[in-house]
Amino acid sequence: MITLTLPDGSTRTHPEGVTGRELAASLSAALAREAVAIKLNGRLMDLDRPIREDAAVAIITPRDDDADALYVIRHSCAHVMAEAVQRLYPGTRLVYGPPLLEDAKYGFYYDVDAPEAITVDDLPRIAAEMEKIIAEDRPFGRREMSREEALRCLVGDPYKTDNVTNADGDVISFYTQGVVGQDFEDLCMGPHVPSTGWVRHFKLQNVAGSYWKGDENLSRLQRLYGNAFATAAGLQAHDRLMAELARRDHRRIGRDLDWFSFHPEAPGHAFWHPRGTILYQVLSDYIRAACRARGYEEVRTPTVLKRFLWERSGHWDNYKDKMYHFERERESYAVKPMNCPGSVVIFQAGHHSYRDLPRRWAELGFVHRHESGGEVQGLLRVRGFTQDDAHIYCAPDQVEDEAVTLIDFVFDVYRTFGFENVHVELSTRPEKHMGSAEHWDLSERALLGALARKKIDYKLNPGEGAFYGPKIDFHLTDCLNRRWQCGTIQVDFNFPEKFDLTYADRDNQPKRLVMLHRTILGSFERFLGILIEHYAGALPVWLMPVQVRVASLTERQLGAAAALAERLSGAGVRAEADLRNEKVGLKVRDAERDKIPYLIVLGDREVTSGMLAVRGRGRRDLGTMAPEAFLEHVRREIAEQTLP
RNA sequence: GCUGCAGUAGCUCAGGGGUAGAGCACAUCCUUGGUAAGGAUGAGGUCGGGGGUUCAAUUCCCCCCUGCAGCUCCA
Repeated sequence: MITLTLPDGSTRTHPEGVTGRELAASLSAALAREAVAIKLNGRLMDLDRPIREDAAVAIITPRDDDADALYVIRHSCAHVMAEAVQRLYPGTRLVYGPPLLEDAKYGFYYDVDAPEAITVDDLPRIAAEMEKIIAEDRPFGRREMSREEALRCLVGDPYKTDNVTNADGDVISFYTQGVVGQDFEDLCMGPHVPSTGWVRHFKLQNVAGSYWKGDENLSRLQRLYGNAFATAAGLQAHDRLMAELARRDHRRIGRDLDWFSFHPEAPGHAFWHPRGTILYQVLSDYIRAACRARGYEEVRTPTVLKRFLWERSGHWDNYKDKMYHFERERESYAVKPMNCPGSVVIFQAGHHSYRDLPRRWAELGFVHRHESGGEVQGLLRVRGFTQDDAHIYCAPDQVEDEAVTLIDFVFDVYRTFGFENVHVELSTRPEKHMGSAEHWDLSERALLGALARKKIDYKLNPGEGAFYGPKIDFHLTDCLNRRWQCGTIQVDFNFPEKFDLTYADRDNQPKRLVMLHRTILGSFERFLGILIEHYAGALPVWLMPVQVRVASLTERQLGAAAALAERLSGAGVRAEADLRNEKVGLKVRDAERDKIPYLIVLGDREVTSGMLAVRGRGRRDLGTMAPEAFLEHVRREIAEQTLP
């Protein structure tokens, strides 16, 4: 007899060899009906596999909030899709088909080597074939053999042979959908749902290219993406999420609201339209003021600098293929991909006393990086962008305090924009690093100390630091729970060494200083892209390019509407007038489309009474108010950076 | 950079070997209106660029550019 411990802590005694299915049946008929797999001591297993020893057991049922259930269902769905593909495209070799749990969009994929091209137009056919397989409701069966046997079975299949060679353990398993030797079978460690009928709520989503083992020198494969859920509601929720992603796409919003555009004349660069430029401007005003309030000075360094600087900084060796560079009158130049070398040139040009440290030099520098073609994506990955960069020159014993201050700064900024949920990662000394162990210890201790003092939970990435020093990265979480890396604090003693940066200490001896590189927003472009998606274009009032629109009701109010817009503009509110010869319904609709925070409709009534009829973004009728009261309200929202 | 797919009016898209169409947007006129689309008329396109096949190419083929989805990268 063996003792099985259930998730609620209770125990059951069963004969050795009892299966998950039998265990479920002993608990309740409903559970037996519902069960798709079990988790045995933390490992997912098929329902039919015998349990041979005392263990903690959980019965997995189809629930969309259970990652284990989704894992099994999606994995099984990938197998069903594989069978459908092989039926429709005979000769297709299967390569690798894992479930995905982290991805917002896709739930699984299967890389296949098919004799012909499969396009998205073929997905409905494949899905229809899958429906047949699901209707046949054939059982998933597990077959185990030794590695040698498995290799014999897979002769002629380079992909699966490779998978077997790399597989852990000595037992290799195959899963059949139906009868062994007759129906579809795939090498797989499992587990799977009891039968193909358990895969119901799925969707095939996309086809894309991929490579065997991600290596472009190896075979080109086709990757078929799909998703599957435990319930119809789960699938529906996913459809809604997909629609939401499309609705929030910053590229579409940027075009619709006339904020920015992209053109072949400068691929990978945003062209900021007048309204979008206001966003850029407001953001720089904000970050400048925030830096000034925290003891920063601002510097500006050249865009084009001579090559020898980049050679000295190490960028020429490590970053050359992403740099724009050229010759001019037999001199070599490069366009800056980073601001640090320029900052260092300024620092080097003077003598520095310990009394002056730390020096915090911010630079809103525009940098160019030639990201390769396939990597460029809207504002989120561009080739030219403004960094809210800063370099802090400090004594080694000041690093921790500076890091503490910076952490506060970062959280403050994110909170201002409505991002409360920030994920922090600390990356430490990589295998290939430079600088002394002493330096590394000091820097890592400083960052760790700062995180501890701020009581911040973080993820540790051992060995993931930059070669010149450890770093803290800040990822903010948007309304769809997506994480975006924005801020970073990097300790650097490489630059101070290379450029011989020193300060005169109390004893009048030159001492080596430490440099911190930091960004908070990261890049203006990227940060604005994230903001736009987070708010679906309906940004907080203080950021909106147009904050108030005044709509005339009839021709009689043309003058009054224009005058009101003027008055608001004069009072520091970004306002415009909608004087078109159109009905209010249309003007309201357009104001909503343009995400205008406040729409004021001026009719005879308002002109006569001197009051304003105010409508807030999103069906909010704010009633009538006096112009002074409205102005006061909007100006307070702007000043206080109120969130919607 | 690699793979696949795409590029037709400002936007979203239809079409198809015989030099082009819709809706929205835009302009003008009618309407003078009360909180998510009033009506009419009109203007707008070397069908991404270059080459090839053809009597004829926007349509078929090749190359390039750009975009999208992935892969890979992400000091």
